[in-house]
Amino acid sequence: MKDFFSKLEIKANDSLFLKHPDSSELGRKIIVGSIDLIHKIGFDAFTFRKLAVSIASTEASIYRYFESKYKLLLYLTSWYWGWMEYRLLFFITNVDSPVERLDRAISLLTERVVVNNNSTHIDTSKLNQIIICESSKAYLIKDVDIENKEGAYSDYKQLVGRISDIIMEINPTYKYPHMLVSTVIEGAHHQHYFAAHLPKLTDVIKGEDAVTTFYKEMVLKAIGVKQTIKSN
Amino acid sequence: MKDFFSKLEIKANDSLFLKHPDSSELGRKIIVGSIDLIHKIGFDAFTFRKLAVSIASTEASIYRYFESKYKLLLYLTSWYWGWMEYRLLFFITNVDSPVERLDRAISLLTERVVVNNNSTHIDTSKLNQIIICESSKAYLIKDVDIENKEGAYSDYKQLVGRISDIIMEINPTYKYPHMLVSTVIEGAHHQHYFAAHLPKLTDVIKGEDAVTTFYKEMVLKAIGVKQTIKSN
DNA sequence: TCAATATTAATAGTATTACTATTACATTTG
DNA sequence: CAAATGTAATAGTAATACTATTAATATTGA
Repeated sequence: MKDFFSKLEIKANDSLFLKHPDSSELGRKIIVGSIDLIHKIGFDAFTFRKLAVSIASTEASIYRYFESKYKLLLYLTSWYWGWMEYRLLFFITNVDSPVERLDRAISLLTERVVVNNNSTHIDTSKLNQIIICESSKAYLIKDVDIENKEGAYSDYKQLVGRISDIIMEINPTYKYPHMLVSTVIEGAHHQHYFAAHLPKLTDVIKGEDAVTTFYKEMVLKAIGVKQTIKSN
Repeated sequence: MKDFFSKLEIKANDSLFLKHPDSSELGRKIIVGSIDLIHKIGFDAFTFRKLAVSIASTEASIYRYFESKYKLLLYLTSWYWGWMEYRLLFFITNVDSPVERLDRAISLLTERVVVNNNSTHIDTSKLNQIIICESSKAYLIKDVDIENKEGAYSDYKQLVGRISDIIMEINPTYKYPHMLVSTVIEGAHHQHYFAAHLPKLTDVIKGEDAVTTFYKEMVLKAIGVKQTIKSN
């Protein structure tokens, strides 16, 4: 597994950066530092000036790598979905049952990332928290159509497509696989956020990962899989 | 029905404004003008300066009514959810069957607002489009907890609670009514947005309001209601 | 080997934005 | 009618996103 992950090179779309952040020490510091800082103060308060101070560089140097702070966020989300797809492939490889594969996929999409993957320089647990709170700001922008045309969301779309395929394998007559998958992904983000800040909008059940349980049950019923109580 | 709506006074929480926008002509112009402008250029590009120009007033005058553009957005969303609750009450009054009440509630939450309600000065169709694209920016902020304490989201929480009650009436053993309702509301916004900008993340089916159909089916299956094909 | 070239980063800005301090005019009230 | 209050305008400030230009460093090729 160490070898598996150490070999992985997650590549984000070229249109998201001016200079590849993996090509220099400064580039890597921008990524690591921005994840730390966005996690700490939130994307709205995050500025390139603050980032420059925190990594002991300058604003202008950062602009050599990213056109704007929005492009940097797009890069981080794109990297995240690429990383998620690698994890998915790893977890469903050699699993024959499509229902079991779907179950594992939903776990991956809805559970919080807690253990950090140390084979890259990126703190995936912090990145997961950023994705939960900020990722919608990467597409709820006026330039969505332009960014989309340039492929900024292709990793996300590919992941949704891949899981939709598993659903179609289970029930080829189901009409809304993409809706169901994007509902689960975005919904899980919301529910985690609500649990932390607006608990009246969700159902926190202690001793249970309610978000994962809820979405697994919801998906299986939606596509018409008879459920048996699973012991774990 | 005209009388019903003409009597309605939707009140948003006092903490959201400095001076009540219904108390003066300028206040009403701020609301109408901001809906027009946010609808036109998006909330991120929207500024009080641009608004002032568009309603032939001044930036400072607008600051007499709202502390910031974020508070104004909070006011608009709060008003929207208050208005939604009035509509809900109207549509489910005297409907005995809780399943039918839930069905109507989901229609209200997931369908686009097309016909404009002319009894108020507010363009509810434009406001609906703003809610779809921008409403998450009203709670995905660093001051969520403070705003929440001051009651900024109480209208939203009340609506979610009310629909959860209908679900509990249908199936008192269902464990996740609030999750289900907030998943539907936020999900429907996303799906409408995806259909317009990122169609690979959804399933657009022509000749069908796929979003409403999808969520109705999903909810009924989730709470365990046997469905019969409905003709309309 | 050493000038030409390309890469990388820093300085010092500008334009725009969100927001405010102060003043002036208008309306209401005792 | 004068004090109090309500309403709005002028003219700002501080902070932000972003850029033009220059300087330092590394790489290359004859």
